[in-house]
Amino acid sequence: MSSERPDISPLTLNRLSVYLRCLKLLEVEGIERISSQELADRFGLSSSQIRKDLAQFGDFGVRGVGYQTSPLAERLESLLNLDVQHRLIVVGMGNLGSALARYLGFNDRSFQIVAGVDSAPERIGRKIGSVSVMPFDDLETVVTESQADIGVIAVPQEAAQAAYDRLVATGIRAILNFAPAVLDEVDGVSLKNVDMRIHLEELSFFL
Amino acid sequence: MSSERPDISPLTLNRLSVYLRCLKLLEVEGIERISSQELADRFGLSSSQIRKDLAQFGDFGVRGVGYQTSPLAERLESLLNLDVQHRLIVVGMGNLGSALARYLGFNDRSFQIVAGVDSAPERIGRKIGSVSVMPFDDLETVVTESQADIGVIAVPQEAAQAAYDRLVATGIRAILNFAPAVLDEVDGVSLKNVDMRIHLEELSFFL
DNA sequence: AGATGTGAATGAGTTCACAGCT
DNA sequence: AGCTGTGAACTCATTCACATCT
Repeated sequence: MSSERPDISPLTLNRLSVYLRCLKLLEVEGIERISSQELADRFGLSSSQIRKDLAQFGDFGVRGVGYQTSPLAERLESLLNLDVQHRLIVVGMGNLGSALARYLGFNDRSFQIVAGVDSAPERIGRKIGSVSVMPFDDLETVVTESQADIGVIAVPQEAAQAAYDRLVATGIRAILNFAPAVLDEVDGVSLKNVDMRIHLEELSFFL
Repeated sequence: MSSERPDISPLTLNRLSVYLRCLKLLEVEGIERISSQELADRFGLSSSQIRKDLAQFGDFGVRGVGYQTSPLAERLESLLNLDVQHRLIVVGMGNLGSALARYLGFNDRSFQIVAGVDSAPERIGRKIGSVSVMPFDDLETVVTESQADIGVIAVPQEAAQAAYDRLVATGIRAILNFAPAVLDEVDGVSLKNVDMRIHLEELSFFL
């Protein structure tokens, strides 16, 4: 059916993203080549884990030498699909949503905010950063016209499931959820939850 | 030295927070008693995991009966230290920081925003939600006077380590970091990273 | 009967340690 | 000599399955 993605654990995927960030920092410093050991030391990672993670996707390194910073960064970017620009639509333009609209995809090559919707009449038409707030009811049209491919949920808990379902109905296949809700997921749609309350509660535990 | 916390895996800790949220929802529905199976079905969890997680902290359930919603919620709240109110200070009152100041701890029993600091002179003195922005340079004083016990980092990547170090120097022992940076951690300080870029990159991978 | 609490079995993820390439 | 790529060992986490209690 859909084209096959290599089978990769979420934890590894997370780390690839981290490695990419580290490599970018090294590029800025002008470092062209680095060993897994050195990379691990610098950023508090594990060298064998770096090697194992990277080896999954081809022989990026050269024995006796290490990894070439820029080519590896490029391979990771393309593996993570970051060479295509993604278009975000934010559902819920309250405090958090507006801030995300201004913050996410700001000054960024891979992610760009293309639309924002809200159901509160008083917010509709407002201009937040580069987008104007459109009515939630027009979600389908807004998604189609803006060609958004990632949905961002920034509505209150009780509205989160509806926002999710509506986004999925528009054909969106990747969703970042900031609402503190356990969503009923649809197959074939990637979902990442950013749950600040859970994080705060974890911190609270250690206090 | 410091009093001993029961040894608990981060994954379990995460789930306790989830269980607590589910129980709260059940309380609202007026459900006073629930089995691990029913709880699992409702919220897409695993019943044996629920039992194992909960059993670590005492016999919360009754065989043949299940768990009492409210008492269990209370036990979890006290286990997670949520019966004390925590006081958050936000470092970096730009777009994201301001939104967090308005969003986090809003209408919440356990978390309250008590202060915000920034290093940009033009932001100082502004009133965001219930707090006024104070100078970053006065961090020590602000933390002391506001009695903040959790720090929230919402500065750009390059300023994140400095913000972290300064927070730690004030005596803060729990930090929530929104900057896309791999921080050099200090022992004895709890740190949770909320890295939206990593989340977006993960979603991108599946598109 | 019904649902917990838990050892035992399985599975996932990480680290070790070294063979093999440059 | 140096550093990757990788099987094998180990550690951590989840699921199974059932004895145990109400």
